[in-house]
Amino acid sequence: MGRGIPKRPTQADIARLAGVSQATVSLVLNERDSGARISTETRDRVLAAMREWGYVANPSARSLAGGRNRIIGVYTFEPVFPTTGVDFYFPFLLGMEQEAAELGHDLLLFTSAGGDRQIFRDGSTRLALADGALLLGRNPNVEEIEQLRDSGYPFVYVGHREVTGAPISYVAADYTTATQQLTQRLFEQGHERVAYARIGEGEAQPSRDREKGFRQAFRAGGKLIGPVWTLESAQDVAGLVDEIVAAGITGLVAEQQLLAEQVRAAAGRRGLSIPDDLSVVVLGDPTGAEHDDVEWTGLEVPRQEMGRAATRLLVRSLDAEERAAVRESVACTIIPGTTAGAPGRSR
Amino acid sequence: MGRGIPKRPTQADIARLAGVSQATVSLVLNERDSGARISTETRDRVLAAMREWGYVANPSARSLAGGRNRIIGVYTFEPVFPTTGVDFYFPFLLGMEQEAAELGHDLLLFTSAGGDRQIFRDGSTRLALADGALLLGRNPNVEEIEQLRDSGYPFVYVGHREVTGAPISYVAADYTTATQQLTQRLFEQGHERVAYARIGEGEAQPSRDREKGFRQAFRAGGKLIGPVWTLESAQDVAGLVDEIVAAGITGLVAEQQLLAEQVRAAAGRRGLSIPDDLSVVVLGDPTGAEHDDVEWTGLEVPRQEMGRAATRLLVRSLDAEERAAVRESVACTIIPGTTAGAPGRSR
DNA sequence: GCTAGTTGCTAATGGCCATTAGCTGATCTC
DNA sequence: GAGATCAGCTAATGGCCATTAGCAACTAGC
Repeated sequence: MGRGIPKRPTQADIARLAGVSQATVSLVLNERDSGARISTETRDRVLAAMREWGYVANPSARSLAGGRNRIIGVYTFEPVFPTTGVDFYFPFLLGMEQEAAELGHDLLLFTSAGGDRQIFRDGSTRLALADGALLLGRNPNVEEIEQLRDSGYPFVYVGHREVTGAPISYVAADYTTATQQLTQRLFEQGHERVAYARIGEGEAQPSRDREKGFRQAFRAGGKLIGPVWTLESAQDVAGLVDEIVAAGITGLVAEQQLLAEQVRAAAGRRGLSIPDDLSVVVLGDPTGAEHDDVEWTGLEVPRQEMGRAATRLLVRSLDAEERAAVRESVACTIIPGTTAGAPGRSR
Repeated sequence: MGRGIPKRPTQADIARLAGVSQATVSLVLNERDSGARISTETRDRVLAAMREWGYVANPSARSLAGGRNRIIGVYTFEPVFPTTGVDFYFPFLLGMEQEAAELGHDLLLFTSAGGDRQIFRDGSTRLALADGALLLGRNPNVEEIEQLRDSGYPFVYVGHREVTGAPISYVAADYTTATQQLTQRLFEQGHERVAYARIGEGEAQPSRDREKGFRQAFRAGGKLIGPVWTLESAQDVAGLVDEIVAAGITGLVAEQQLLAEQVRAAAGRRGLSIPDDLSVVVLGDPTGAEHDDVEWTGLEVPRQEMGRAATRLLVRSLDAEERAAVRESVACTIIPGTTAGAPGRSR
């Protein structure tokens, strides 16, 4: 390579070399049927010069000059790695990449936000380099989302998010339907007393969607609503199992796999087994789970498909020039699993 | 929202609002100690205007105006998905993202190349949008790499690649050392006749590196070199096992896990078991493997660390302004596994 | 009261491209 | 042979920013 940084040729350089004007080079480059015509000879001469000199359009200048960049930003509100784990985010990314590839876009991963993860810092956002962005994360900064929405920047949230004021676009997993189906299935298997349990506050939208499905199943079955327990932490599971036994619950809808695993352990210590004494369905949240070899009955979050759908939605809205919030929902797959069955001997 | 696309305020807008010049806005934005001084009052007035109007610097213009982009491109020579599998590709990406985040860079995934994966198509490469790129893939187009090198574009190959002409930068896994260690371990366990086998041509650099380590172990042990078999396809494994038996081989160094799996199956059909009758070590290539529950003795490709190292290398060379090819190698972890032991009853 | 130095700002330029209005010379029309 | 048409090109502009040279006003020195 040698000394210094070799200057990349510009359109002006190519123009000089081919004996034409810069404008002609640009016209040759962006072959459109926009009035201007270029003779075949000239075109060939320009193309030859471009090849010979390895001309490459400067994307910054290009985007500055008005055009799109065909870049989709991906922004996560949390560091991708240790907390939630690779397994959680990667399927989303995979779906995004697949769809982006099909639609001829590249993906810009905004990783540089660093620890505190702010879109707007020192009054500038790198997001603008992309034509639009896909937002991801369980605990988004709502104010930032609203600010972004008000800025007119096009984005799609991957996951169900509601904010105050004007609506935003998102692609959500249909937790409600899947939870309703799973709960209903418990009823069909003969369970009379079914409860819902989660760890954490339950204020997040996905959490509320799931609970909604739980309620719907009761309403559809003409039953009184079952108990909903919200635990502070995994420490409280022993108490939860006490409650379950005391209340004569035979079917448990567990929001997190972690919770289900803990319940299984605590139940085991009491001599209760799953699904013989207690049926458990898991609503797909893998946070903190140990992934033991149990095949939990439950739902699968269609992460890859969500990634694809969100990308599709975003690109469509970029093409549309008509910005309006759009929502889409993707069905969850039901996993039969082995942890739900007819109520057994415990009663 | 609403009709049309809201125009983002520019420095000129802010300048007008704050009653200063565009240059002043720029100076306030890029607070440096570059000669020019701005009074506190003016600065505050400008900052207030920026906040009020939600000013955001246009990254394209910014990068056009000379600076770096703080974007690292990631380019794979093969479609990421079906062939090599998620498991193969993702750890690299993970390492890249971690390191990029620490170094304050974003990652641009070039997915749009589409089916045939060419860097240079119609004389233009999108790579240029990034300050530099990380290249990835088992079967790169060597001509393209050379063209890229000659263009002066900074890149680092993830994996060991040698090309003709001037050298390129890369980060390689140290297959040679790991293979030598594994082979040596077979000797230490008492194996006298040890062979090497692979599926495919063996022309790729990683393949040659491994074979080199194999040879080194023999040289270090003062032994004659053992046989190296290169199979056309997995179909030929039955024949390979015949050869192994005929030659009295008790230790096999298998390049691909797929090969090891096939050998195990074929050996099983002959009543031979691993490691009782044949010790097998696997050199970490998971292509096409079924990932059965065997814990193969072998090496682990330090993919994540390679991603990190490559990113570090690239950023360093971007900062350096001194382009010179640099190579780095990352040690492989040895996996003890259960498929290698002292030679047993078969002899 | 004059000079030298300093502070605080601005005008101008360049970076590379896309787009448009318009110019030149050739061909065609009747 | 004058006017109309058209193919093929170019000059000019704008998009947004960073940087630099330099100007105006003010202060300090003596």
